[in-house]
Amino acid sequence: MCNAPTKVKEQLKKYFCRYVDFEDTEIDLVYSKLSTKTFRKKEIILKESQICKYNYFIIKGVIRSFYIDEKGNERITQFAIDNWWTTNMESFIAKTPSTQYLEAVEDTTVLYLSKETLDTLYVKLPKLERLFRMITENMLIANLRKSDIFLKMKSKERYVHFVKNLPDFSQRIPQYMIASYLEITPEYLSELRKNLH
Amino acid sequence: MCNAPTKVKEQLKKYFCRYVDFEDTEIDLVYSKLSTKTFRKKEIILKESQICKYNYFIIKGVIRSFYIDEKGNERITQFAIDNWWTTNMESFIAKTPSTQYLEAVEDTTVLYLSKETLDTLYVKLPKLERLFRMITENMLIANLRKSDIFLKMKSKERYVHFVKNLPDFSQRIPQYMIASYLEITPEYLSELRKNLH
DNA sequence: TTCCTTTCTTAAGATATCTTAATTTTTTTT
DNA sequence: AAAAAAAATTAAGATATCTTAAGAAAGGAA
Repeated sequence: MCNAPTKVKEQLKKYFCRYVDFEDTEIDLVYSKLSTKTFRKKEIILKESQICKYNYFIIKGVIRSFYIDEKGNERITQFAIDNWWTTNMESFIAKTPSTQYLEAVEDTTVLYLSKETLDTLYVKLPKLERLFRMITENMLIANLRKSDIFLKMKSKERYVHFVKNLPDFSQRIPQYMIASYLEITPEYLSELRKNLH
Repeated sequence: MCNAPTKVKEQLKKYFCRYVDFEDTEIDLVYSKLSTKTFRKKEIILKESQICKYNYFIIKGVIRSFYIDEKGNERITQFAIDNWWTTNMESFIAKTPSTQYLEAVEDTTVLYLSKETLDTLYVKLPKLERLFRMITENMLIANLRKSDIFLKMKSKERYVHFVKNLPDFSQRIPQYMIASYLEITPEYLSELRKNLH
């Protein structure tokens, strides 16, 4: 079977070791505290106004974050795929109601854990605190880059940049969702694509 | 004297203890690795294309981050005041050339330290790793909120929101800099302010 | 106080992007 | 394979925000 525990654990270890060296026994400890779940395509993982209890590590699949604006349109703020963590950060950290939804874009298998579990693991395994300090730094940098792109590029450039730099995303995600993420109406994106070649 | 070492150390301790409990001896250790410097108003702290070697903790003052766009206009991306850390995160973490400037908006006193010093301290004092894990989480959340504001609000609302929610900033920073930060031309902001009351 | 620089305001014309609504194409379900 | 649903395209008119250019006000230096 494709997602047998051992293979998943290997995937997790490989990901962790990109940042900090972990022993098998340490991975075992972390893994023992993680739960697994598979969401079907279009399944809602978190609803607006709920508290986001978990941080999700994607084994395979795509998860989007979005909110619904005053006109009833979905506005996508984030995509996450294999080997990314996703959650509603503010809700997860501060235990406040989320203003956004989390939804599986395709069938998606995740490992997940609660803030309490994570805090307990930090104490047992200080290395993990270093790992998450580094992961959080990288998330922050990714976010600053995203803001930078919106600051510097017009719609068309943003789209070209997205397709070029994130082929893993642009091939798995429908165009109207990419439009939403890039803050372009699907109609206008369609217009832009027409005179692209 | 107003910024005598003891008083500065007290300020630092108070700030650290908002997140994690620190003993005086631990603060002493951290403080012994920090340098102090005062920048004059309009003094450049970091130039574009330089590597940002330090993370700066502001004791008193205002520092702005900005880049210069293709038309030669300054575009402000961040303000930091008393009790904030500021740096060019990407440059500081990855040791890549900064695409932005750091500049004192008013006379500004800072404590600062290098990545190497910080990494050494993390090993000696695991609590500090926790502190920075939490500070980084909060920076990330602040950034997500900022993106949210740009996503949800038109220029006028952004301005009203800024003035209302960040009075400490809006009273110390000239209007054309606020306009730049809010991604509004100073002319248009002036227009918006006219029909505000 | 006076001069010089910095900051703020006014107004007219330009433009990137949106809105609405209808049609076509693609994908999913029966 | 047909029917239904979802996604993508087209086009015309609308609008928030920018650009340019000039002048007024405010603040700092001499």
